[in-house]
Amino acid sequence: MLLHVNPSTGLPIYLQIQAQVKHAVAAGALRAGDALPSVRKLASDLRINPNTVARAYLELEREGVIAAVPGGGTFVADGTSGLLKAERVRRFRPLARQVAVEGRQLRLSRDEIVQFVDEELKALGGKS
Amino acid sequence: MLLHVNPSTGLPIYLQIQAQVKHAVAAGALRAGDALPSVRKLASDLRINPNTVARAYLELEREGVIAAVPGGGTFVADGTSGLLKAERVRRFRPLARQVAVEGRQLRLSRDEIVQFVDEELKALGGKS
DNA sequence: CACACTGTATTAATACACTGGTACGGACGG
DNA sequence: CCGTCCGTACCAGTGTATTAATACAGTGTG
Repeated sequence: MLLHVNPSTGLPIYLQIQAQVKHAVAAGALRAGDALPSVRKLASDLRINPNTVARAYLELEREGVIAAVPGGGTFVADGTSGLLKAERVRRFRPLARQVAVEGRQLRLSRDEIVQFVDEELKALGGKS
Repeated sequence: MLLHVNPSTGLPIYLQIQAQVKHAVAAGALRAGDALPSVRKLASDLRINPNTVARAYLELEREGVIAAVPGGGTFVADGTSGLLKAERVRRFRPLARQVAVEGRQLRLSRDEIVQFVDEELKALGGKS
């Protein structure tokens, strides 16, 4: 569980943490039940305030990616519970549309766009 | 050129305008050389400040989507000039990665994710 | 030149995002 | 129990995003 943060990137720190945790989970580097570094530990490692880490964890919990137990620790959630597939698809569509529009704006062909997305999917770990 | 804006959506107005123009261009509803509504006209139609429209146009111009001529008007740019393909691909990758990660987080299969993106691309107008 | 239109620059009011300091309540091993 | 770890809540400060009011500058027409 190696995280790094760049405060001068413009992107808020808590979003950087969020993105990296999400990526690690999606890639299988973190699996259901795995413990995340504690709020204080990670904050100390990154030289930032515990609240900033807590905020990142809070939003990840809202999205169902992780589960925090007060006094216990924070763990990767198992995706079993949660939303109906229809709802998940509904949440995904705007993002899919954005990729389509941006890709076309960059004058990429339909095939290229699809291919790039598929490459990133493969990079996450091919199956499922 | 029909635009609508919802001030209470949380998403900044200038971003809503940006997204809709981008979508219209990507979908071919607006073509290279077409005139956009003037800053004041659109602002008046939407009951917002001209500066807000100007800001949306400004960023669209930075991205090369449109071209503004002071005193003249604002027009859809022809994508001919501009960035090298390598650069365009470089800009696209982070977005492709984000779709991949989010899609997986929503427990969609690789095929489903690719398919949803392709559907949005088709909805924009199939060729190229 | 006057005029009516264009986009642009400057400045300001306001709200909210972001981060941090600090204190609180629960879990767990001595 | 007590100390130490956990996540959490509250509050303040700083900066920046968002929108707007206003004035400026270029273009084209009669």
